[in-house]
Amino acid sequence: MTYSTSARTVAKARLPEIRARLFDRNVDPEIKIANLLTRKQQTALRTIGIVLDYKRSSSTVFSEGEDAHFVYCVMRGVVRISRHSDNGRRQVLALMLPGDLFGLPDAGLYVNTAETVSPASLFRVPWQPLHELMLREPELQIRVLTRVAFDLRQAQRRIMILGQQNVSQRLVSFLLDLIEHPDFYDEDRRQLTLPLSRFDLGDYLGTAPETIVRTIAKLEKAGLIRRATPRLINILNVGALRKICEGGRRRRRQ
Amino acid sequence: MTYSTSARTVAKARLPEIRARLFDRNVDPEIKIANLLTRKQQTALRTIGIVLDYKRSSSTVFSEGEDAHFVYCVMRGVVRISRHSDNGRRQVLALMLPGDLFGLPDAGLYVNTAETVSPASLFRVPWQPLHELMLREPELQIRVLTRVAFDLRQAQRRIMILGQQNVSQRLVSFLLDLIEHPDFYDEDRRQLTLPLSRFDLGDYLGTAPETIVRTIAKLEKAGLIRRATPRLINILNVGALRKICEGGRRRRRQ
DNA sequence: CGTGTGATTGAAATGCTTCAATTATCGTGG
DNA sequence: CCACGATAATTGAAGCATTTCAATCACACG
Repeated sequence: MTYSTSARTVAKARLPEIRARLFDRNVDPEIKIANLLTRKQQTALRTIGIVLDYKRSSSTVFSEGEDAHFVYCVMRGVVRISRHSDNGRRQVLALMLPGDLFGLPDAGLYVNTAETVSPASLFRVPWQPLHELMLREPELQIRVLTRVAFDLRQAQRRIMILGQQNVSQRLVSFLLDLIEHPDFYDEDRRQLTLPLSRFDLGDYLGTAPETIVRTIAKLEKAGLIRRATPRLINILNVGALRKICEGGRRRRRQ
Repeated sequence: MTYSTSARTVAKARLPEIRARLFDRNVDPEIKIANLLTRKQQTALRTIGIVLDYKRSSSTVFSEGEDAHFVYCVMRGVVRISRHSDNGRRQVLALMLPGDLFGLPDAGLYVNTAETVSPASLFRVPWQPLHELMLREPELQIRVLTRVAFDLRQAQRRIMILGQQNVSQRLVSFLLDLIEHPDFYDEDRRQLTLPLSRFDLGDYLGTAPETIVRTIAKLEKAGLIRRATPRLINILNVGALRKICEGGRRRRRQ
């Protein structure tokens, strides 16, 4: 969400590129942490924020229900944002990658849980001073607003995927998203490094881990991918993968 | 998302109330349109905004891909926010009720489609002047930010529901949400007025309309509800309905 | 070289989708 | 006010997709 004047585009055709893709942080470079602040504000926040290093994966950054005192920014690694429903089941809501902001309080509390998925470095800013700075600096605030709007767009995309696609399509959507990101995809070798276990993947895509496994196996049998190791996937046919996402699980309405 | 100082609550227990429910606009009254602006700003915006009346349902307010010049606020009625995937299928992303704000531009374009679900009155504000006003008035901006954060919370709740619940649970979640809203629930008669057709309901809950019908029939056979007319539902056993949502569709992880 | 965790596979049961056909409801014009 | 047509809702039945429980395999780490 860029809060600029209207673009002169009629753009039913352009829409697909504009809609959020999982990792399209490049749409608006201002979104990135490096640019989250103007130069003068950067130094201000540098003094109140610190860098935290998480050496292990599965470290908890914060848990749902805790008092929210800090906002975090990913500098390195991957953070999993999840929430547990009343019966204890977990849903992975989003993955946070370098440049992403998370941990905004909701009525003073964290409503989600944040855990590292790999070793990670996070920039931690106390919320209170940041909040005051935002009130003084509309420019800063509008960038935070842009970030939240970006997250909303991502969340809406997840709703589309969960609401309309079957498990194969959801998985392939995820793989195609990953391919866009150099951290996970070695374009020369056409090799993808999955940042999530089968369990996490299941909780992210709203299905059982066994179904994830079977779906991967099915893609492999069809010759579209190949498992080097459980976490290393060779991409053999991107075009065919894209086609899978276009099929329909449900019939037309009306 | 209230951008106030931390609440002194440890609150694993309090969490469920804090998480967004579909229509809990009462959590923070400041969210409401009447309070979206301070008194001095209200008059300012009143002059640049106008009230639109949509007499018919299924009127299009705007479509995905169009240039976004206006932001809307629901004064009366229900508006359906939806998006079409590449293959043409529609997903209803959210329902907008009186007090809700929608139509924030994304890179100058609307990314979603907004249509009335009933006759409706909308307050329409041109985006450009509003944007300028926001830059001058951090207070106004933080209220818009709060709104977007609220929408994000709602969207995350939809992800939870679509990712973990089966169709019965999704439908019941929706019914229980509606019950909280006086516009749709006559508490004396224990009678619910559904604002959506079976098709819309299917597109909202990520399933086929036939499945919605069967699920309603199942609830009726179980004695939990009764269909007066297709759009009028008598609620016979709220407690049992709540229990349905707690069950599990998928087994535990790890 | 065990031991535990994550990954994989099998098989049965269930839930959901889909196509097709029928019935109900609602708005509109007679 | 009623009949009519269009639209929405409902039901049946067959075929898939997904879940679930259980058992086995692979691999990393001490």
